[in-house]
Amino acid sequence: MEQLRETLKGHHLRTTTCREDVLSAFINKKNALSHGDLEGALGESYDRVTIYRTLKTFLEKGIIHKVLDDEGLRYALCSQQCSEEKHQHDHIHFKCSACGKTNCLENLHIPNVTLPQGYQPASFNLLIQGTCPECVAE
Amino acid sequence: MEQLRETLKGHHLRTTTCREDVLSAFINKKNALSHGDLEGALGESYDRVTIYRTLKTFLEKGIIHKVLDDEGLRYALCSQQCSEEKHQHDHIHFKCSACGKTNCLENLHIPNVTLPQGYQPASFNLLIQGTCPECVAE
DNA sequence: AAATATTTTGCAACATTGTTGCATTTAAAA
DNA sequence: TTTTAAATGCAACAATGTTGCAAAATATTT
Ligand SMILES: [Mn+2]
Ligand SMILES: [Mn+2]
Ligand SMILES: [Zn+2]
Ligand SMILES: [Zn+2]
Repeated sequence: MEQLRETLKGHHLRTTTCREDVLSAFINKKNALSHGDLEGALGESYDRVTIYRTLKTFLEKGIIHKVLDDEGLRYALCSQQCSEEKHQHDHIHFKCSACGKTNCLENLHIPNVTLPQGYQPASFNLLIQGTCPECVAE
Repeated sequence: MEQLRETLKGHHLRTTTCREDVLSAFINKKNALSHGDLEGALGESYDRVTIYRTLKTFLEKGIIHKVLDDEGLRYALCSQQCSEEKHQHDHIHFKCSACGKTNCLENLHIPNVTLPQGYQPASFNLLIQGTCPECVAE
């Protein structure tokens, strides 16, 4: 509980119940969440718009990062100490076609690629789709 | 012109002017296109819904593939001989933050990654964002 | 070449997703 | 406690995507 305030303060954000609730949603569910997921999880507690703005703020402040998807954007916690300035990620995302969940594989990072002459890379996003261990087991 | 009919026939599709126009848009513009891009390019010629359905059909038949993006889904031609059955891609996509264009780097394929025990991969999507050669030059 | 069967299209209506302006409320600072 | 600045809710809107159905177009058969 106090941990949430710490995190928000650490990113120079005022503590509001919405921000606390959204943040704890990300912490509790371990998988990536869409705006709709949050709307579902938080019920009627907050206005849709407020959730959109909370996501936008969290993005800017380096609390969450975007997770690309072929069906719709999702978001996940930045594990590392991201900030407004440094906002770097190089881990892989895995989306299970069975359970639909997308997860950060934090300690699995994107292999280097040598781009043709002239291309100046800045950020990388790798999404692997398939079946996750839980769903393979069944 | 006749080439377009060939391609459509080859994927067991009836030739219609909308399909020809959408297909040639993909051929002419070399970069990935969104539904909105097509709507812009084709003007008032066709209904929005028809373009949506054309994209869906092209996807199913293996004429185009999805290109992940952090702002919205795009589509690009399948260079290989994709079909309704086999629809595989392993090339890299590059999005330029300067000109906004996203391109298939056809001959640059996604490096192998060894996933943790239990993960069963099926498809891969790598988007690299940065500056493209044209925009670097300026 | 015409008739038929089948697919595609346009339109309307709707659902979902995301954005903006502004008055009110809330949090932090004084 | 008062003041100041930021965050929220609401309304209205814009953009994006989906569905049902009648009309039009394509391909097939006669
Ligand atoms: Mn992640
Ligand atoms: Mn591609
Ligand atoms: Zn799963
Ligand atoms: Zn560029």
